[in-house]
Amino acid sequence: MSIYVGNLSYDVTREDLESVFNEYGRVNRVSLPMDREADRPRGFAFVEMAAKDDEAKAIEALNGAEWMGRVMKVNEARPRTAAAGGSGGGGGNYRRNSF
DNA sequence: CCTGAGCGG
Repeated sequence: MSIYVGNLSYDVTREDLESVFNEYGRVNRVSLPMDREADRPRGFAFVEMAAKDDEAKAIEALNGAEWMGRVMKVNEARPRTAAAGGSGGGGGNYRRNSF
C-alpha cells in the first residue's frame, strides 16, 4: 500500500515527507520521483507506511492541507506495476475527492 | 534544462 502525495513544493525532500507522515504512523518508505529530462522534482511523492490504518489517518489529515506554501494532495496511490498479469485491470479513475 | 502537471524504477 502506498500513498500518493501531489502538489508539493519543489523544495520538499523525502526527509520532510518522512517527518510529516511519521506523525500519523511509522513510515515504511518515502519515494520522491524526479523528471528524467530535467533532473528536477515533479512536485509529487509516494509514501509507504507500515499500517494502512495510519495511512488512512495521514491521508485524511494531510489531504488538502497547506504545507510548504502549497496545498498538498494526498491520496491512495496506484500500483506502479500495471503490467499485464499484474493486478488485472483496475485501470479505473482513482481521482476522487472533489472538495 | 529550474518548473506546476497531479501517479514512480
